[in-house]
Amino acid sequence: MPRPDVSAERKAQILQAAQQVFARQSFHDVSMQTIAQTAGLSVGGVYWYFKSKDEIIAALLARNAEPILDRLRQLADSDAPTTARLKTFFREIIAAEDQIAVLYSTGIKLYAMTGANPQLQNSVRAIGAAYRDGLATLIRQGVERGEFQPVNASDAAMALLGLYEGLMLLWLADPQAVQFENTLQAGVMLMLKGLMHP
Amino acid sequence: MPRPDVSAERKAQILQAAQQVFARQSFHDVSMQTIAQTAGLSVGGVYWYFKSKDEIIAALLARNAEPILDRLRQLADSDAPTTARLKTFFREIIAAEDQIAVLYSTGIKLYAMTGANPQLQNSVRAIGAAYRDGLATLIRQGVERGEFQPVNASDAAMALLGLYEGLMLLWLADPQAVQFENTLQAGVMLMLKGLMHP
Amino acid sequence: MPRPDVSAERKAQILQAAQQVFARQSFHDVSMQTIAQTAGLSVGGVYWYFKSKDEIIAALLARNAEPILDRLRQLADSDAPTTARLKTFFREIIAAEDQIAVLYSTGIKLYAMTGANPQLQNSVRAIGAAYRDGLATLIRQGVERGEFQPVNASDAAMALLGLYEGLMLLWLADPQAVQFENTLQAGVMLMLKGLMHP
Amino acid sequence: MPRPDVSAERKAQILQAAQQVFARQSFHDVSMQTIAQTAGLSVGGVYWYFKSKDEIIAALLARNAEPILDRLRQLADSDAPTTARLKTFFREIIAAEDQIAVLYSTGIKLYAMTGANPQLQNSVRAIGAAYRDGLATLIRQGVERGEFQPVNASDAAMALLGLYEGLMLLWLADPQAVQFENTLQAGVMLMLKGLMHP
DNA sequence: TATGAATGAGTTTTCATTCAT
DNA sequence: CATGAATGAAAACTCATTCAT
Repeated sequence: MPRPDVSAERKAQILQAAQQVFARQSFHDVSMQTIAQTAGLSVGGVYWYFKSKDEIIAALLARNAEPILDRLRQLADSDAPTTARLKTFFREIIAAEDQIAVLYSTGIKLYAMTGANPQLQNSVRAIGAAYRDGLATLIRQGVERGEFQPVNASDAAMALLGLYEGLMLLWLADPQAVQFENTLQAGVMLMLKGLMHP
Repeated sequence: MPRPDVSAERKAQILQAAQQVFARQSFHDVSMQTIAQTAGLSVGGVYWYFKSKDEIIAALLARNAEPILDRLRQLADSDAPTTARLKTFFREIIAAEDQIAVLYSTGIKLYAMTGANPQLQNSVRAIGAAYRDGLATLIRQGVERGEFQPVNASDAAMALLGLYEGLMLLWLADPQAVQFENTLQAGVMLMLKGLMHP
Repeated sequence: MPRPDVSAERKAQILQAAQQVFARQSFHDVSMQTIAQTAGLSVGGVYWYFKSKDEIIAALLARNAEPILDRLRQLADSDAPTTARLKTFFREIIAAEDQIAVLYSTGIKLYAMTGANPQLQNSVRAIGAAYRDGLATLIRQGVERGEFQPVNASDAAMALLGLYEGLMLLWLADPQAVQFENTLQAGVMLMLKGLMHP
Repeated sequence: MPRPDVSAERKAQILQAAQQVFARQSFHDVSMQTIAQTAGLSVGGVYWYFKSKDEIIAALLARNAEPILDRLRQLADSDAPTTARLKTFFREIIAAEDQIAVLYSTGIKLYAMTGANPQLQNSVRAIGAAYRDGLATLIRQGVERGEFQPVNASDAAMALLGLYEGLMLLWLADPQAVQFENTLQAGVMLMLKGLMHP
């Protein structure tokens, strides 16, 4: 009689723990020891499910990007005005700030630290490209539907993405100085105004 | 007869070396050994001028911010149209991309890694605030001079700063996917359009 | 109804697998994991049949020595000239080189690694003694039958054994530099000439 | 004022310690910790002089081979009868048994364990080749001077070397069962008899 | 019988930092 | 001022072994 497969559960448990500790410390400052303890496992136990620290990080990255990419795909199928859809998207991100902040804390650290591991670099790049493409699709629709000026959708998408990432970065660096919601909303509004026909 | 003070020279020499190596590797992957060798000194020699690795990092950060902040202050004293001044500012940054990229490669890694060291955190925050204030001053002037809509200057400045930082981040993560110049210019143009009276 | 006893079969299966992997890697570099997988079992399964890694090694050692010792005993019962018998013995070993090489690859590593485990040490010693005694019996017969000079049979046997082990060692260390067949044959011939009456 | 260079001294000190502990335990059973403590240094101190455990082993190997190779070269320049020279060589080795045993304990383990590290493998092979060439030179001289039968010098040298290595191996595996001096002498005598004209 | 998840001690190696000279 | 030897505390990762199922 096969025991129930604990593998998925354990992996989730470990990623959950990793998320939690990576949120507060830099990658090099988090030891496998810590991750294991936080997950309620032994070091060897963690290695049973992930072959290396980097593999944990990569899994984390993928896990965090998933729901956001899903939402972008959903919005691409909507007929609502593009400005509204983009506003919605960023409003939702802002609303989920509490949940997302932690994710992005890790995510952004990753963007900035990919240097050494090429495999990780590829993951990061793939996810970055997916974000950009998702946004670009919306903007392209906006242009096609006559809502936006005929801009380069890819550049505009990258700019929006950059704005978001940059503000998240600044906010993480100094949470008290940056009011994430207001500023992101303000920045997105500026860009959308710039995109629309005068 | 006192020997000429080599202190300043040595410090610069060390920071120069640190810059060079930090540009290509994460902070934890760069050893004091490496910095010392690159600077043409011994490990102990480096410690004569900087009490710790973190102190080197902080000094680096300050050094890199200086010329940019100077330029912002200069521009604040100009009577030229604000749109032009901001365009100039970012055009200059883009033009100096080659020189600045390395600086920012380090700078951004710092933003993302401040976690543990409070002193370092303060440096990073102070510099971030200075950038924002510099940009906010220009925007406020733009509003006062009637060039811009009556936006919250601080938010807009932060958005511009975020755009810049975020694009730099994305570009560092994937230089081939991001055309820094085009995208930054496009993003800044969008925001400026959004700022101006229709 | 008792299931057929798979024990012997499983043990053979495990030893076979161990042989295979030990042939190419040092003992410390082979994990029980690897042995188990090669044998098509789980780790726990291997432990069902062998109490420890060392026990596997000891069993391997014994298994490899058996056929050679058998052949020596057979030859001791033969009336053929001793020179011929010894030549035959080594010729057979050389002929079976392909099959034996792997066995001895493991065997010799064992000789060199007995250090820590006394039980293992005893196995190794017992087998070494059996080889030497087998050869000594032949040589003693040669002396008694007047074929050889009145040498110390035990010393001569040990020398022959040493020659064999040493060449195997050298050959394993550098297969391209050592022509095992030629050299062993040449060496044995030299010794036999030295043994015989002028 | 430069301090006296302790580097050579320290390296010798470390190799000395390594020798001592490798003599009694297999390579994997000796930790850098142990080597360091035996040498009276910290772990980091050992790493200051040797980049890895393998590097220590390689250095050890070279150091141990040196004097023996020197002696072989010396003997090649002598006009004494070759039988005498070879007897002398092995007699000296036997006489220095106490000093050499430890060296060879390490040496032989190396022969048997080269598997993983190619660099180490090359060292081992080079030294093996040097031994064989040294002996072959002597034997070739013996043939040329008419003392020996026209044998293949390289094969005979390898056989002598194999005899020596093999006996050392057997002796290390079971010091009580093998009388190294007697047996090596007996074996060498047999081979020399076989080499000489009847 | 057999599985494979889990353990945790142990290994090599790195590195910021100190300090005698 | 400057050197570079030395320290020692970590870190990532491995692996023989156990045991509930």
